[in-house]
Amino acid sequence: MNLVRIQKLSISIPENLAEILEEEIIYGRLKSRERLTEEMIAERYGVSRSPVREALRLLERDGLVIREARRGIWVAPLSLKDFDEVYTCRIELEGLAAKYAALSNDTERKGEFSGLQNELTDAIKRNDAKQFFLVDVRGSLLTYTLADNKTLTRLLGGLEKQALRYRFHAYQQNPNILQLSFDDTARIYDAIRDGDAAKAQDLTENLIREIWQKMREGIRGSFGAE
Amino acid sequence: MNLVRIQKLSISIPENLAEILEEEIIYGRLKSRERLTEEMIAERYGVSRSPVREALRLLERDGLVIREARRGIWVAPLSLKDFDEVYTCRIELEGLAAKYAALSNDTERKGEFSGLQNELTDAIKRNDAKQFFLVDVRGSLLTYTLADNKTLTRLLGGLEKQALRYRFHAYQQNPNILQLSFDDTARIYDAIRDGDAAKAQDLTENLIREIWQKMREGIRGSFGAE
DNA sequence: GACTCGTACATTGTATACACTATGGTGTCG
DNA sequence: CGACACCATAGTGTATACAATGTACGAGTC
Repeated sequence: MNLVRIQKLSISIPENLAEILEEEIIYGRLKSRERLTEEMIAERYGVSRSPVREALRLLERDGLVIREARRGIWVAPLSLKDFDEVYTCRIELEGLAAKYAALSNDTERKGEFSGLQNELTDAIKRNDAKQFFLVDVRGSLLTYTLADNKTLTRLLGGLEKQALRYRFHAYQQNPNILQLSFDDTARIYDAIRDGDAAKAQDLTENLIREIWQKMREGIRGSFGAE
Repeated sequence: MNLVRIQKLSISIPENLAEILEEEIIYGRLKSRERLTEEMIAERYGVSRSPVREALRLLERDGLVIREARRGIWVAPLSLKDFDEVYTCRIELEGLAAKYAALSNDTERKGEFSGLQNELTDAIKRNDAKQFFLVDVRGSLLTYTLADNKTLTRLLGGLEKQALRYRFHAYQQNPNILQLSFDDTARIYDAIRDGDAAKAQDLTENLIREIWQKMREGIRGSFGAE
């Protein structure tokens, strides 16, 4: 977890550092409201403050950290209200993505959903939550690619990560969420592959709304007061 | 347009610099696809490259500039496809904002729409496009405030600016667009004030869709091939 | 004459040093 | 004992210097 690793992943340190920190935040190793200092991060990953600052700007863009001018930076707090906000927006945008993905003619790439479904099944069997989420994210990326809408992809990118934090938390409380999410995801993939845009959109919106409600009580219990 | 002006506006140079550059891009003083070099901007505004880099990250977040690692930065190109993308997303998100704004109980702030409508009327009379857009943006901000959804506001913030570029361009081609936009805007404000959420949402979505189609031919003529 | 290789330059990427601001503790005075 | 002022310190904000990289141009070769 040092400079060498970062540089090997790709050319740009800020982007890679941001990815690493994203993971730390999503999977709870960096906790909600935890204070982050630039120097601490810089030292920890063996880089200077310059790329760290840029990485933090990227995290700020995606709502994963909160910055107060000249005061500091904190991991963005999780709250019931924020959860509702994220899911309110996600419903519409994921619906759009599914709709336009279904309209795509790229049957070859649509075929990739089959492999993803198998991987999801596998992850479920092994009860490997992180692997499940990773494959699920790849499914989302495939959907966005098919939708062929950079703007939509950009917006959803800034929602997915925050949503994943809640999903991972909910999973830790109640692993059954994974199973529910799995069934839904499989059905959405099918709809997109079938090319029925209206159905894909409707299904996606309803299924995300359903998960939202199912997760909500657990989230309220954990973060309702915050 | 130097350091002093920037510092007086507020404490943070990157944010202010980003705002200034945003305006330059929206109103076409910095043209589509124009190359931007950090040093040029730094020199022009009398600051060093550090805050310039951060400002450019902010612009990148909102889709106003495109960055290619180690190659450089360009003003994001306008194109028919991008225009469609922005408006596809805007319809849904602005609809959501209108819906939740209508649901707000803050009658006092809702009253502010009246003043804005007067200012819009005034701007139309004087044929002052820039003033119109500025007031219109304030109306959007008021809507977002009422909607009380930080996530939605964050997403819409990254759409509005790009949308404004197209709107300003369309206005320059055909000033009547302003009149159309005015009628629509006034009706939306009324709906929000009335508190009819479903109507506000529906109206907003349909009216934005209508403007979208009305603008589309002009945009195609200008950027269709790009 | 066209194509490839190499070198110089322009520009981004990163590190480091310095400046400024916010915060917490301590001391003094009312 | 409490409140206010002052100072020390930590951490962000900005400037500058240096490193790395991509591009353009020209020389050399086939």
